[in-house]
Amino acid sequence: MNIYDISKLAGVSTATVSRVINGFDNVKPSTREKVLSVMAKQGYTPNAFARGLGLNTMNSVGIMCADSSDMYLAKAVYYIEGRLREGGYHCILTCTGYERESQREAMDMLLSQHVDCIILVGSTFIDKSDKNNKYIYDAASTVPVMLLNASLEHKGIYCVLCDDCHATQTATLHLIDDGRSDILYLFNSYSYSAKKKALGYRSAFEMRGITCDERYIQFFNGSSQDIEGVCNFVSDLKDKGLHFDAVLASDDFLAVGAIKYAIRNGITIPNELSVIGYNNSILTTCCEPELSSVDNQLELLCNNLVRICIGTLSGESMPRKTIFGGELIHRKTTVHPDDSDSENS
Amino acid sequence: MNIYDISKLAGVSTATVSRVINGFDNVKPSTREKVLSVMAKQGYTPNAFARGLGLNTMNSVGIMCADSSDMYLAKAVYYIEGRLREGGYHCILTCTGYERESQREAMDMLLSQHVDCIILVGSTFIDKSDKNNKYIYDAASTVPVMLLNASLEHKGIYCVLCDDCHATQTATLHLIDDGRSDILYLFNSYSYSAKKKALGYRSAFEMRGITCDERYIQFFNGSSQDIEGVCNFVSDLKDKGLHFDAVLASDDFLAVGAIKYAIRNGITIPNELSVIGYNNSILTTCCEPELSSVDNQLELLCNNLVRICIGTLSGESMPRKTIFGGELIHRKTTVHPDDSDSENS
DNA sequence: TTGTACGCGTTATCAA
DNA sequence: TTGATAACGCGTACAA
Repeated sequence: MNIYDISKLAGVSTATVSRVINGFDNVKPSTREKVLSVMAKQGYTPNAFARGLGLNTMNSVGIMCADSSDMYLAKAVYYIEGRLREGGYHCILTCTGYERESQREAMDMLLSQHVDCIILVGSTFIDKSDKNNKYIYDAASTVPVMLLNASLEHKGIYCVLCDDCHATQTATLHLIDDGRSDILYLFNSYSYSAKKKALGYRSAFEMRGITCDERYIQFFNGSSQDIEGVCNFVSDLKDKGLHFDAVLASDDFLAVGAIKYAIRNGITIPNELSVIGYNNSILTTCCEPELSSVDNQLELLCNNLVRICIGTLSGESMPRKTIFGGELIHRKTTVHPDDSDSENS
Repeated sequence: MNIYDISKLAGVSTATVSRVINGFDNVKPSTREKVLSVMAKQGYTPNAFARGLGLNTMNSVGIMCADSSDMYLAKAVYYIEGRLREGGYHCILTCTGYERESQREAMDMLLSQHVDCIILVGSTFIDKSDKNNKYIYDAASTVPVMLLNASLEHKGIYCVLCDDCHATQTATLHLIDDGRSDILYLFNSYSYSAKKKALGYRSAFEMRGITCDERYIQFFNGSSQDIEGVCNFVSDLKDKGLHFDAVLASDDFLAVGAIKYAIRNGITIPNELSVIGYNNSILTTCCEPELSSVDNQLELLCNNLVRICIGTLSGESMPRKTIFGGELIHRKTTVHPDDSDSENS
């Protein structure tokens, strides 16, 4: 069943049917009714491919995400897809992994599908060596490219991010001002946002006139599924003579590993050890004591990213860079400034 | 840049260019080289819309998933997308939510996009009243429909699932045979697979000739993010006089809530309370003691689902129903049959 | 081995 | 207000 069939059955031309389909108002009401009733009776739907060919768009956007089973990225994808569909776009999802070559391939695939826009979820797509970002710049010359939690200054690239540096700084300052002198910083990635977090950690010490001891900045080289591994990693650091009375982590799973270490070694939280995670994920509430964590307002970021995306596709002028703040959520692994020290369970 | 431009630059016809593009072997090698070099020099890519219009396919499949931020569903989407892309298909993802109407809308959208196949991830799409499943049957008359962890017998519908009933039965039997007399069963959904799990729980009692006390089957009416809520829920049950020495849950987060309850009330695990979760998610390792859980082999399920999907699309005859078994993973919240009772930490 | 010409189902332009 | 028709870019009979 195509537009010709409908036009014949309705006794009009295909042009008129097309006008009815697309809601043009220069159609006599009685004609419109006739056409609509025929379409309804036949259960007719316009062919999306033909429409795509003519209009050179199928109202689709490509989402690139290294690993959609990562809790944080999965949430981002969920929010983005929802808002985009509300806006009349559908999403082609690609889980690219963390290797540049497969990321490139995924982008080529999306471009070959003629998506209207490409969204990069997370900062793993940005290379420290800028010439390796050419694949992104090239894409941006064809379609708008949206970056979530990453930053790249270039025509056609739009960034929406949380100020991870400042948020981490705030968290670190909280620990310092709570009297913690030895704050272990755990991280597991060298991505753009990971670097910003490390920067925030260091800057907090500067602000307080303290020299930052680099031995306290530790890279966990393992899977985000391996909490046991984190626990052992922290344990090893202790055994090697590193003393710490607080742990700040670039991801909740690292912080949970630190809590596990404390529990197993009879270290009381938060009195002897204070712990802060990042992302404010469900992991924060499945451990005891529950984990304080930095919330980087993912839903807000995603809503704005899609707003800017759709605005751009509609021809509106949109900001190239949009930055939101993060927020430290106090639970049971930190001493809240409003509480007295002894009141924490 | 289109096929006409390439044909002119290469001094051949569009038919020859098309033959080169599609790898036909009836092209003189020198001609092929010429065409390929022109295409490469121009960075030419065939227009996917035009191709789609002619061939009536763009090699895409639609994935419907109630909530891709749910850890379990997110993993499923991740595995499925990866395998499909390896097989030359790309995925249109729709996060439908749990309401039937929005699920219907999402399906209509996918069908209007002419996807080659639709994959329903999870059993929330199946209605208990079969006439409400007409939207699925209708879809299946147009394109193959794949069901993950659900079952529906109908032409064009292919199911891949874990035998949740048997897996739950095994877990329950383990608890019974470990001497647990009062096993609380927690669940939070009335979906197809949720019912199968409940069935498994009940059947275990029958197998041991014990009458199953319905008061021990409890529905948690809350979000899967609300572990605190689960903890309170379990606490309330206890306060109302329900005694239990084991908890079996239809999802890990429920089990983690039960562990939290035990920790807060000084109940020793697994001696005084044994706990088993479901899905073997990362939640199992972020609590102390670590949670025993049923692994329903999601990756295996997804791999097979995609294999059957691609086979079907290639015209091969594929099985309508494929069932795998689950496996109880012992960690620290159960007494492992191989250990002596006292050796558990 | 290669080329010609048409069909795929829309939308948009122009004329009536 | 409506209709005829050209484009969109590809694949593919069929002919050469």
